Amino acid sequence: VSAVSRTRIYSVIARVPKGRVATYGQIARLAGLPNHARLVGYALSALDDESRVPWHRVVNASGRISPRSDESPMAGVQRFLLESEGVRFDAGGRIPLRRFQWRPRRFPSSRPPPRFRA
DNA sequence: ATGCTGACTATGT
DNA sequence: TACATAGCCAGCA
Repeated sequence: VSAVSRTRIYSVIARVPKGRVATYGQIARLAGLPNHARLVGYALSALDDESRVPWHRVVNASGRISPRSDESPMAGVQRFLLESEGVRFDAGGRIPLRRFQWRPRRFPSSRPPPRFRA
């Protein structure tokens, strides 16, 4: 992935608020890279441990934590981090996107409280 | 150039 | 809801 694309991808992910999640495809679109969902995952795998990009808030379109090809423990860490922020998983290990998916606002004036469970 | 791979998705059964 | 398929496209061999 080109350096410029990675930069755009990371800057979008950095906007995802705590307690919310975004999908790979969503990040790609917002970064101006439609149809490049896979690049988002590719860029994340290249992320260095020192960065402050909230990588754990990116999940796949079915609301699940995407399985790593290498069976690394990062997937488990991701779930832990999300639950720590209040993101709930259902019995099938999926996040109800209707409730937790990030809906970016055109006008950054007001902010979305991560509310759930009326 | 060609073919394969992958932290993906939309669609059909 | 769950698989299978077929698009997708930047890297790399």
